[in-house]
Amino acid sequence: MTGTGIDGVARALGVSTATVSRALRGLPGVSAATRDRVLAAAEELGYVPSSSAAHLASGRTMALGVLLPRIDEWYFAAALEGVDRALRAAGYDLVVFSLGGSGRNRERVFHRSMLRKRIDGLLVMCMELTPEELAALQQLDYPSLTVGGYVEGLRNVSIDDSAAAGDAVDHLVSLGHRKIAYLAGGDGHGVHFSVPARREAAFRRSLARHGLPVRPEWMVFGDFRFGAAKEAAERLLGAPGERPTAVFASSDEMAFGVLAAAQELGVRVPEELSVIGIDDHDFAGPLGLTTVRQDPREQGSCAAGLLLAELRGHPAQANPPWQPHRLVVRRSTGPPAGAPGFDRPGPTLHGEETAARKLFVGPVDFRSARSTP
Amino acid sequence: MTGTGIDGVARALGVSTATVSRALRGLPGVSAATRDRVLAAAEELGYVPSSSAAHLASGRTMALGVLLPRIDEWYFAAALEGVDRALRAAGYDLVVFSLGGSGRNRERVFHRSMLRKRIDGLLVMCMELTPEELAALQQLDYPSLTVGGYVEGLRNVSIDDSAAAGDAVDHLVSLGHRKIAYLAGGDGHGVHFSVPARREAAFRRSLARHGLPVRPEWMVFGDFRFGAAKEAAERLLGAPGERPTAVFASSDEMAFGVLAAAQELGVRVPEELSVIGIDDHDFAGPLGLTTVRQDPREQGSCAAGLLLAELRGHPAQANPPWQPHRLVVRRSTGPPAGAPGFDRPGPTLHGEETAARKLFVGPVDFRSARSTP
DNA sequence: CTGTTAGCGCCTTCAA
DNA sequence: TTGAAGGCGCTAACAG
Repeated sequence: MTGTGIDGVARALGVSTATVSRALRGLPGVSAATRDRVLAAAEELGYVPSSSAAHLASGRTMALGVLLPRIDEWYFAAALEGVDRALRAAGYDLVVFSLGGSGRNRERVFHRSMLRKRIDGLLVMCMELTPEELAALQQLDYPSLTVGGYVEGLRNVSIDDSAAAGDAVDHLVSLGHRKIAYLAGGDGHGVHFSVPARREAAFRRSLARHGLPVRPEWMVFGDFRFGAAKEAAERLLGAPGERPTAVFASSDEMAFGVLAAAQELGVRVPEELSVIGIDDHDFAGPLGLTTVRQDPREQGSCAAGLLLAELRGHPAQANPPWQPHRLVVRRSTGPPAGAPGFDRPGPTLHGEETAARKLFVGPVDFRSARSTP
Repeated sequence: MTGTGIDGVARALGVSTATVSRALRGLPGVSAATRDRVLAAAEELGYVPSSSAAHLASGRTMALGVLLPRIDEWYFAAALEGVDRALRAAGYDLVVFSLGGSGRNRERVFHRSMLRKRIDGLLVMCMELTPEELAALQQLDYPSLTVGGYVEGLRNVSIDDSAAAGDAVDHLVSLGHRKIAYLAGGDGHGVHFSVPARREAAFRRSLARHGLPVRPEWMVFGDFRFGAAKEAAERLLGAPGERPTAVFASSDEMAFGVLAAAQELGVRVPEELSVIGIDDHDFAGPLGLTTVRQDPREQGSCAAGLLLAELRGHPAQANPPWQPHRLVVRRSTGPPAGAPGFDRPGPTLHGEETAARKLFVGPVDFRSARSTP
């Protein structure tokens, strides 16, 4: 019942602490009978091993760390959950180092917390590191990996952001769009992401590939957030002069902002404006948003799995292949006004025509959404 | 540069490890000169103290744990960020124990991870505990606290859910509504929340207080999720027979689902249907959703602060007072069709009348939203 | 199969 | 103001 040390258990049974330790960890070299007695006694006495003592003696903390810009954002929270899933399964604990959405704590986190040898490995999430930080990290020399970002010198688990952005543009172009605006995400709080830059570059390349010009007035900034995106989209769509027929938002949350802005301004989706995002956020299916799907949970889980494998002594893999992404076509995209049915397969919508006028476009069972390879 | 122990630093300076330890932790009894030399040498040698060794010797881990149903949900992620903010400021680390949204890992988390003496205190977030779990927790006897939930025997940091739900109902009733539906959140994954029950009970009490009947067919379930809420609302609003004039969703995310469903069905908000939520989710302002605001970040931060204070030896406070909540009136609520302007102060909407027809009701600067005490 | 013996790296009395 | 020494609880060699 009361808290004991390993020696308490040993003494209660008249065996040595080594035997107790072995039995409890399932190591060979203990008779079945002894093992059972030990297990029973440990349970009985409410024995709880101390991770610190174990660490000191064995060199393993049985914990992994995750360094991220902040916790409360869709991608981060989901990826973190994915990491934890893998850790749970392996009996590891999760230590979280968040910068809290600002660059101010950055040095403290790096110099104080992370370096305190509490973890066996580190996952760096969606951040760029300064050379000093990278050096500090490598000096600690626990195995490390990037999730959803790119750090020179670290292996990386993420989707191919360039390809994903390219797929989105291709989809719009294949529908007949030639006037495409871009809603950029970014770094509102002094943390450096590498993702937004990749996606924007890919957008520019894709337009060029299709022989389309990049119009500076159609490159707007939404900071990966709903509110900011909505405001940016209102300015974009409300501006005098020509209006784009499609908006590519580099995250679903921002795409929702575009949908809201379009609604606000009476711009019909998808007739007058097609909208596409990236992520496949929980709201995307019910809202009928066309998007490029990625699975942050899976990515986190995968990254943690790789790290765990190395900790178990498996040789470090080379940079793992890209995580999968795929276009999920729903109802927020369609041919532009001038090109009815252009390149759009399948039957015309009948009763759903009305629904298609709406912002939240049509009742869609997103599990049945089609994907395009 | 290379990793050293405390004795490395001591030897390099020709002092004892005790002196180094004291200097590094800013304890009294070290001359300023010595302290400076120690700090410089430690920096120079890249000395990093081992949290495990420190724990073993001092009994303090300098880490706090958070136990929660899952990470990737609005409230949890935000509260976690709040906890981490407080911990960062105090130099503590954060260990996260997530159940991953299912009850299956529950025992493992309780018996394996949490009990490994990695933390100095525990925050239990939005969960009910079984008697055995509570016993296990109390046996470990680190100080613990509940955030956003209620556990018999633990102190609790949260809003007064009953009052919050009551305020929402009062708001609707004061606008003239008498046909009010309730969209319940709940427990879709085997984790027990206590919050949904409190809110629903308060809803029922509030209706009774106003002399209004509770209509079973207007009590629907949305599981705290957008998709589920939207579907439930579609059934509710699309059903033959009388329709409610207002829906109280027990979370903003579900309220968004109601807005989407109303949109889908051509039900105008707020003319034909008022919608109110709880939370003040990031999307609520831009969407014009009336809601009862709470601040999970602040709650997490506050809870962590209380725990830290106790760890510093301050006497344990009694159960802390409720965290604040407040009604934030935006555009998704208005008088019901039959009661134009009833009890609604302020000028009639002019040019915004059109906008008010929309799902996303009107351009609202949510920073200027009024609150009602 | 089991026990004995050293530490792991630090903190904390106690003595100087 | 500083140093010496013991021990936190466990694991990992090495004996038996």
